[in-house]
This record gives sequence, C-alpha cells and structure tokens, in this order.
Amino acid sequence: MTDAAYLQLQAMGRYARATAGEAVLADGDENQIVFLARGATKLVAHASGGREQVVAFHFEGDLVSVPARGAHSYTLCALQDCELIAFAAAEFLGLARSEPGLLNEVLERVLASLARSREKSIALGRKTAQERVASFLVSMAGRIGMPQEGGCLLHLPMSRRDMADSLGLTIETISRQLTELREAGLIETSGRSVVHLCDNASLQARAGHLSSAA
Amino acid sequence: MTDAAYLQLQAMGRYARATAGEAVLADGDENQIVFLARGATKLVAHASGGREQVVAFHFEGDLVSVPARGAHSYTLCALQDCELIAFAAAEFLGLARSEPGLLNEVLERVLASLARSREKSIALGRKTAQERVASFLVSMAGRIGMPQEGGCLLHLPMSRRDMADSLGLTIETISRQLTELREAGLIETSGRSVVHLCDNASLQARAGHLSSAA
DNA sequence: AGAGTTCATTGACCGGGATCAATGACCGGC
DNA sequence: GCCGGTCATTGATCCCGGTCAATGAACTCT
Repeated sequence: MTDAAYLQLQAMGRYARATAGEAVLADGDENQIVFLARGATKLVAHASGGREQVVAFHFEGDLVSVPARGAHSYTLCALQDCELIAFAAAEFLGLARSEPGLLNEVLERVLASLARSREKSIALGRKTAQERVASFLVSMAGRIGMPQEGGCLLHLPMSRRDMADSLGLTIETISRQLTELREAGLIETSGRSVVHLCDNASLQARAGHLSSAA
Repeated sequence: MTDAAYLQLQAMGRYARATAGEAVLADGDENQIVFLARGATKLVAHASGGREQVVAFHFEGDLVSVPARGAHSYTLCALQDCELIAFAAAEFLGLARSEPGLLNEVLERVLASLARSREKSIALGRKTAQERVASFLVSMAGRIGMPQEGGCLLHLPMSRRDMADSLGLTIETISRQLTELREAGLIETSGRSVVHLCDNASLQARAGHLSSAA
C-alpha cells in the first residue's frame, strides 16, 4: 500500500473505543466496514418482537461488515473493551479501488465471513442443540483457542445468552448441553468463561461434521 | 476492463452447461467462483447423517462463491437448465488484482451474498415456520418476482423440498404454511410453482420484519 | 471479606414442528 | 387421452427444545 493511500485511509476512518457491553455502532443509512484492532464484538440482528440473533462474533484483527438497516436492523456490540476503526463502506471501497492489494485482502476476509455465515446456516437449519454447541466450541477453538497438550483451552468472551442468541437456542439449553458434554468427558469448565476441550475428535463427531471419508 | 484482461478471464474460466437437477460442481480442494449466465441453481451443504441444507439460491446474472470442502461439503446444483462460467478463486483473484473495477464489482456482490446469508441466519435462528415461509416469499419476490397491479407474480424454480432444506423445515410444514397463507388471502397458488403475492405489506408483517419505525 | 446482583444451572411441564402414514394433484411418456 | 411416477397436501401422533420456576454459583463494589 502506498503511503498516500495509507494516510487517506487514516483520514477517512473514525477511530473509536468501546467498553464491554456497549453498542459500538448502530446501523445507519449506509454500510460500514469496521476493523477491530483490539477486543471482541458481536454483530446482533433485531427482528420483530424483541427477538435477537447474533449473526457473528469478531476478534482482534477481524474485519466486520455492518449492513445498513434493511428488513432487520443490526448493532455491533462490544463483548470486551475494544479499539476499532470504522469506515463508510462506499468511501472505503472507492479508495481501495486504487489499492488492489488492499481490495484483495478485504475480499478474502469477506469471503471468509461468508463461509462462516454459511456454516452457521447449516447449524441453525439442520443441527440438534448438542451439535450446535459442539460446532460452536470447535469453531471458537479454531479462532481463539490456545492449544495445550491433549486439548485446547478457550476463554469465551461472550455470555450464555450471547451463545444462545448465536445458536438459535435458549440459555437453559446451552447450559444443559454443556453439562452433557462435561459428563461425557469431552470438555471441562472452570468459572463462567473458561472451557477446556479435552477431545477434539469426539467433539467434531458430535458437531455433525462430515467425517473426512464421506 | 481492458481487452487483455477480458481475454485472460475468458481463457481462465471453464464454460459449462447443466440440465435441471444435475450437480454442476462438487467442492474440490479449492474455492471456486461461478458466474451464472443463465438458469437457476442452489448451493447445498451436506452434514452428517445425510442431512442437507440449502445455503443459497442463485439466478441469472448472479455470482456464486463455492467453498472448498471443510467441516461440511458443498455442491452447486442446477434447478433449471443452466449456462455458467467457473473459475478457481485464487486464480481469478490473482487476475482481478490488476483490474480494480472487476475486483470492486466482485466484492460488492460478495457483500450482498453475505447480507443475504445473515438474513437467512435470522430466519433460521429466531423465526417461526410461518415467518420463514413469508420471509422466503418476500425475498424471492425481490429477486425474481414480476410486479403486477395489486401484487407480484412468482415462478419458483425450486421444489418444496428445496424450500424446506433452505428454511430448515420439512416439506409438510412448508405445505401447511402455504395453505395457511392462502386461506388468509395473502397468496394465491397455481400448480406447483406459481405463487401470486396479493398483499406484500401483510406478508412482510408476517415475515417478522421490523416495521420501519422500530 | 461480606453483601448484593447478575448470571448459570437444574427441574417440571408444554407446544411447535418433525415424523409417520395415507390420499390427492401434477406432469411427463406413450 | 390415459397411465404411471413423482411431488404436494392433509391428518394423527411424538419428541426436542422452549417456557416457567427455583436454586445456586460467580463476579462486583465498597
């Protein structure tokens, strides 16, 4: 990226901080592109009747596309204290046009988001509660897990409610499924947010993933 | 786009035809980008136990990103006779790098796909059967509906099974919900694939969409 | 450290949509 | 046009996960 483009980018972006639990950005009239420099966020969609669906979680270094209000409205919400840089999508893409490297990078990240969103559709459309919770743990392990001998350690920044709203379940069901996985010896929990995945292979099997030879 | 780039694109893409019902493309080891020149397709994800989830529908002029095999496998499947051009994503993006206009266009379409995928997550995660069917009809009306005085005419290229696999329901439930909407006077049906939306406003209300003043 | 509050867990019961089963409507082939 | 097969509709029953309710654990604040 050229220095000039970098400076333009900096001028265009709005730097923001947010403390845990706070709404970072409510959808306005235009799409936003947000770079999450530090912290973790959830993108929440609002449907009628006060129902909420967590559409995605994001972690340090992630790029988030926040849609303008359409049939549903979206809110980006901090799970931890965050630092981030927000751009109006149209403006951002206008500049990125002259920076193919940047554009390419953005496209690849958006494709990754699309792939994750589709995986979520599979879970929400065709999986049981247990499979959803197992899928969730495996997915989180891949994104923020710390590998350990004989497993993987997870520090989940989101509450049971957030998990429920992400997986299309209730907090009670999340709790019951975690208990079941714990009793099956697949995970160990400590406090509200620490989960140790003991047996990734069995967890994947319970997640309804295709075995590699299907 | 320069002529040279255009020629390169043509050389790179694999032109293909497919007849209705046929699998166009099974996921290989790498991501594919497919341009659908004519026809309609569904992108199907396969989970364990033979369960299938339709992740997206596509129509003439749409761009489709077909993921490589991961935790689940994907198949692109023709709903009607199709003509399409398939690219290896890596290669395609490599060339597009020198064509910011093209890259920009692709990015915008992928962002639109992401937005649709998220809308689907809301439906699958937090909506009732009736709301899902209503949402589906409204969405399809926006994509392939023919506006008529006092409504909108839809020619659905997919079967009840495809709708069910897209909405995370069964064909029986789809059928029951369509009957209910018909009896409520919101739609009229004719044969298996023609639906006339009589009252778009009421349909949106039943779709669980936010009223514009929420 | 103790008190208070929020959050998570567990249990009892209920309901929307799945499942099982049978009938009926389309549509293609001859 | 008739016939056969696939697809859609309708009905009866069941079950997973939601709902309601109560207890218990974990973090916060002073």
